[in-house]
Amino acid sequence: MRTIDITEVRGLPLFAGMEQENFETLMRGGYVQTFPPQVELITEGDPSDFLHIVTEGSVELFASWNNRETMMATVRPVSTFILAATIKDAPYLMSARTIEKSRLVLLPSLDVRAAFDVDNNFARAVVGELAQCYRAVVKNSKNIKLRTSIERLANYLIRQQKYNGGGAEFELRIEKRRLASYLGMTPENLSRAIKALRSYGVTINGSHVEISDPQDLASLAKPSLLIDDPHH
Amino acid sequence: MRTIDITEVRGLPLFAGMEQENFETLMRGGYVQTFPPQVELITEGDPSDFLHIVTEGSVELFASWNNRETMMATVRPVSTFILAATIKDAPYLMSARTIEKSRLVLLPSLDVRAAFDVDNNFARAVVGELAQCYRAVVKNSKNIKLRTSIERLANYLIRQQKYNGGGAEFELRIEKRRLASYLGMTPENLSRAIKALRSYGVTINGSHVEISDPQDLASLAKPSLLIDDPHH
DNA sequence: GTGTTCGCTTGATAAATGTCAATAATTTGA
DNA sequence: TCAAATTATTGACATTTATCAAGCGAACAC
Repeated sequence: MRTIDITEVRGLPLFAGMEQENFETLMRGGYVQTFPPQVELITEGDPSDFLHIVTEGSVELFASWNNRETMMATVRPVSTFILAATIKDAPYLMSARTIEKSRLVLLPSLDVRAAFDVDNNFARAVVGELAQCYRAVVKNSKNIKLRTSIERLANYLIRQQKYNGGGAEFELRIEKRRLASYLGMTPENLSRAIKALRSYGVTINGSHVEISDPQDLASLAKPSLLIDDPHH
Repeated sequence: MRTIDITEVRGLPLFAGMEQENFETLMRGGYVQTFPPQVELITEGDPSDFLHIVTEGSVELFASWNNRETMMATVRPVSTFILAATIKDAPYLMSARTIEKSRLVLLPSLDVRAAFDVDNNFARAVVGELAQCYRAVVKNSKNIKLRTSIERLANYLIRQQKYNGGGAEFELRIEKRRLASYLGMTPENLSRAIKALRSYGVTINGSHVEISDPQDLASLAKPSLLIDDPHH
């Protein structure tokens, strides 16, 4: 394992408080791997053999049922995913695939659970991480149940604008068909929603977004800390 | 606090492994209260002052936005709710109200966090509980994003049937308007969905449900462990 | 470069779901 | 027990969202 990985991983809140010895033990059992785009890393229903950490690239989490598929989340560096399955030793609830060429650290679930058992700081960090994830999914659920697709798109754009520094222009960092799936609609419907937002001062050209009248957009979107703020 | 409460609470997986002394300290700070129906116990956005435990009755968790409201979950005895907010010392993401006359144990969040800091078994139990909650919300999200309203209803009935022992007849233990909100539809739409299920051998009369052909219903519902099994 | 593929957009149409209004059934409370 | 309030159902209709089909355009492979 290259040094840079350990540094990056060590910096994650999840691992920052671990005893050095436990951290090293945990890392010794893990390995780094680079995957091309569109590789299915894990499949829902499979036993959770590894805790995954994305250090480069991006990964999408998605779920399937009855020949339908929906995107649940995008994971960007540096973060872990499927921690809950690893800790509970339960099957994955979501599948994961690389969106682009990506580098991952894989830590055997057994080792993670062992570290969890011996290292109290790690156990506490896991709590923080799980609570965070839980709240993120609850927000997501509220977003989907309480808002129409146009409102979801409007709020997504406002969130992205903030994430990108708040300027009037920024780039969508996601394919539109994935965005549509994430927002719980079809690509066709997203196209139409984008057109509908023109009257609120939003111009989207390819992946380039321009928000000319944030107030106007916000009057439609009505963003809420309890849905849209990832840290709240 | 009456003894029965302590016994019930002590039996919860969350508290079962605690040091007796820590458990007693935690309980000393808490108190028991009985509420009439329709009392709003907590309001989303408020700071999380107490960890709540339902020991009798039932409580619904719901969320609001822009004058709309949706039911997120029903909490029945004996279980806790809003653990994540308590642990993270973050504002509630959901509101809670009693559905019927209910008895609750309220534990000050400060005390819970203190117990979490000193009792490693408790900290580990919190992990288990949070992971469970996280997975429950993920399943819920999949249910809503991947299924139509009729499919959600069909699967709900199958889950309830199993929960009630698997017999052909059982009672809905929830008002239909609440069920509609939980399933992400209007009461009118639920009424029509119920009628639509007649052709799959489902008869619902008031709160009485009869499933005459489980196979037929299952062929529509296509239940999945990864969405419908609470323990998977 | 050029052909092909894939993603995006648009229009037409269909299906799902929501809204409104009226009525029926049920529960609640005096 | 009865009146009032709430909940459930139904019909007519509107809106939202999905589906299908076609065409466009950028990215990619050879």
